[in-house]
Amino acid sequence: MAPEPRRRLPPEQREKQVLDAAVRVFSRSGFHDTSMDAVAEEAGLSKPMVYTHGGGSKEELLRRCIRREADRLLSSVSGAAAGAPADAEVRLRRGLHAFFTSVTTHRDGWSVLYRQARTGALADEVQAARTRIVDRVAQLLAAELAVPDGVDPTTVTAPLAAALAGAAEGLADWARDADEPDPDVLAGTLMALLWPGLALLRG
Amino acid sequence: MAPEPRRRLPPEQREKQVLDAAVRVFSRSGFHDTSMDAVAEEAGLSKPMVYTHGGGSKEELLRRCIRREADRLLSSVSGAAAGAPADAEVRLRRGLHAFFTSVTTHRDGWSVLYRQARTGALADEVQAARTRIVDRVAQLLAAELAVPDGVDPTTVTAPLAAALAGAAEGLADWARDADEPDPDVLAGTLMALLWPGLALLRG
Amino acid sequence: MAPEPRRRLPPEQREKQVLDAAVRVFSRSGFHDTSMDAVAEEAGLSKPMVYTHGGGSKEELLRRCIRREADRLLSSVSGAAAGAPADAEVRLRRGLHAFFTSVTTHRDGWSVLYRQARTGALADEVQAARTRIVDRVAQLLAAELAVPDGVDPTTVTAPLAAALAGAAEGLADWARDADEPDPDVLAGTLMALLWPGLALLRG
Amino acid sequence: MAPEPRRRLPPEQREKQVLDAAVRVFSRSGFHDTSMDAVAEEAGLSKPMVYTHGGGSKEELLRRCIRREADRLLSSVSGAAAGAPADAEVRLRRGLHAFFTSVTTHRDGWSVLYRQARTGALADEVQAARTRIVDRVAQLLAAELAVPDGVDPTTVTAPLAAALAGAAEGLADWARDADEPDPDVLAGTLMALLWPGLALLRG
DNA sequence: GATGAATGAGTCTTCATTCAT
DNA sequence: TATGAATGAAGACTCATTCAT
Repeated sequence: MAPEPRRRLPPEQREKQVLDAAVRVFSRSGFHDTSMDAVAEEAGLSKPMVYTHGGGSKEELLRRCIRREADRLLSSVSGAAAGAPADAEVRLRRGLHAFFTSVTTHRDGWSVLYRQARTGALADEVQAARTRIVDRVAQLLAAELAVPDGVDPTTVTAPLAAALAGAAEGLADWARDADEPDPDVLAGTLMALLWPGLALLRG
Repeated sequence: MAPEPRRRLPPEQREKQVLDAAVRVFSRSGFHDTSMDAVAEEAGLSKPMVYTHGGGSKEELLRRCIRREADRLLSSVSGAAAGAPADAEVRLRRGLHAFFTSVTTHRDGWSVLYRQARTGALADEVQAARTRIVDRVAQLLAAELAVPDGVDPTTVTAPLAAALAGAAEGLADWARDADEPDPDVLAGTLMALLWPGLALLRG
Repeated sequence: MAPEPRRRLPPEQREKQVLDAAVRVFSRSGFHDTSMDAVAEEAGLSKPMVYTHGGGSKEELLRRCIRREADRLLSSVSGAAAGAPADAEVRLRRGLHAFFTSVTTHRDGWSVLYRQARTGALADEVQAARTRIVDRVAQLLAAELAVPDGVDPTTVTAPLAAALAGAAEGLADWARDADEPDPDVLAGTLMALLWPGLALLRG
Repeated sequence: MAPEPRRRLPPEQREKQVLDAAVRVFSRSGFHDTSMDAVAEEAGLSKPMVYTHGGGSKEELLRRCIRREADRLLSSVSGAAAGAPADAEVRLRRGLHAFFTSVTTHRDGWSVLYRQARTGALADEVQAARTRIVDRVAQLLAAELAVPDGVDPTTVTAPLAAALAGAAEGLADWARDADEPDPDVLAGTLMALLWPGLALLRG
């Protein structure tokens, strides 16, 4: 009798449908102010569907959102940095460019990663996602910086990477509220600020 | 265990008692995962006391916490930067030193300011607090940077300030999780990264 | 004990189930001394059901109770008065008879209408319900009374209707506490008291 | 040091001060929507004073208000009816006149008596107050009506008294909302409606 | 597989009431 | 005596989660 209003979809597409909706709503209202009803409505699905394809709980749903968006951002940055061989400056600039591009393009994903509370139950997941990115930056730096023999490069690069990533985040956040979505300009600004210092640190 | 269960206190002390407890609990669990019961228990008071001296609502309570911690941090940084006259490099270093000192000393205040969700009703307040700090940094930069005539210095300094503040936040966050609470080291690291670039930008 | 704890019912039945329970509890304890928990328990439902089917708030729930009971009473009286054509005395007697029948049969509904506080947020609703009934009586009177030309009949009938309705309420209230539920007797008493005066006023 | 701002008052005056304020506030907002703070503020006293001189609890405070206002109303009506000797009609008219005068003059007292919820804890007190008045009316009627020997006059007069009192209440309520505070008019209206019937019932 | 309907558990907030001064 | 300050207890309302269809 029912004209079969919504076709059955393969689970992967359903999961994407759910996660896409969840990212939109979470980025808009944050974890606690988002109700599962709102996610279901945004996805055009019923709530049990959201539970089935979203991990079974609201917390797990956000967890998956965070992981997916972190993956997206990380692979985008990594890909760019590791693209055609080039000198250090160019690679760093390319990485930043990719970062700002990604952040500007997927504003919702950015919000889910960087404007969520880093307290309580999901603090670890958010921290983990940010750490993965900072670690990746630290790796890139480690390859470039001159580190005296016998010193764990991490000791030197880790704080620098944290600062660099923070600078990028701060600038990205500023760009979101101001009206400067041009990745070229943003990457240029950050390079002008950071590269001289980094170049000196390379020895 | 408490020997004097009901002792009348001047309102200022009560408010401090309530805000101190609230900052501790909010920093631990975030806004939504914190119950007013938990705040009351942490303060060793009854819930009505928390309402009376905490602004009358949970939201207003967090608002006041944010303002107080932002004031504390801001005045600490401002005071240091504006201390004895000195050249630009020294002043920036002193400002950063004060920042890392404050952040390291008041870890809970830092969490309340920088690990809260920037979504929902209190996004404004958090953003405002952070903006006040970034703006202060921007002012300091504007006094130092060479800006071509006819150009609003803010246009140049605002993104730099955001990046600088972000770098400091990133480094502070790293310091919190790593075990490096020495403000000298942290300020030194950040200066080494940023000052060369800034010096060049001064022209 | 209940053999079918979760049975899906059509919304209309659920609403009736909720309103019936609410009328019982409100009539027993009044608005403020009634908790939504008590309504839920009386209905054999969970509290969210009461909210879903009861209008979303305690106030709206009582509002709906009042409206429903007023409708019931009003239609019962109107129907009787407007039944088969008859002279004025018979029609008034029939209206009173219907009133006392309804009031005696639905004691809870009567309490909700006539023993609620007429103060605060719901005063309007209670007054409105009573006014609808008094106005209906006034209409009946206006059709019978001789009113000098050029005089708004309401001026004459309104106070009489108020007095008449008040007399009926007072008698109904007495009948509720005494043990006289016979509508014939009650209507007869009231007719004996009022009709001679009304007949004279008809001119 | 304190200039002794409020003189110590004899307890009776304090009680009057408290009850006066309470009647005003209760009549305005009803029992449940009135806070003891509001009563204290209206009385210009501190809350413990209200408790000391108001009976020790909110419920007892309203109880006393009800009793006092009922006394006032009852003695006013009784006094008038029992004044100079006169025939039945005149005495009833005088009683009604006194009733409407009292009700018009002390609107707050009227509200406390007649617009409070007659449900829950204070139902008995309100009912008792109204019953005292109705009983007084019944007594007056019993002296006038012809009751067959061997019949308890109450059987006959009680319902009539209830109806009569109800009519008066209904008219008083109408007069409060309409703009007719003239006791002469109100008593006249009610006499025109009721006296013919009563006269017939006298046999 | 998909959903409308139902609920258990938990939170904010308010007030009548009472000490300690 | 008179009070500012403090609290215990209770109630409205919401939402993540899961059956029964």
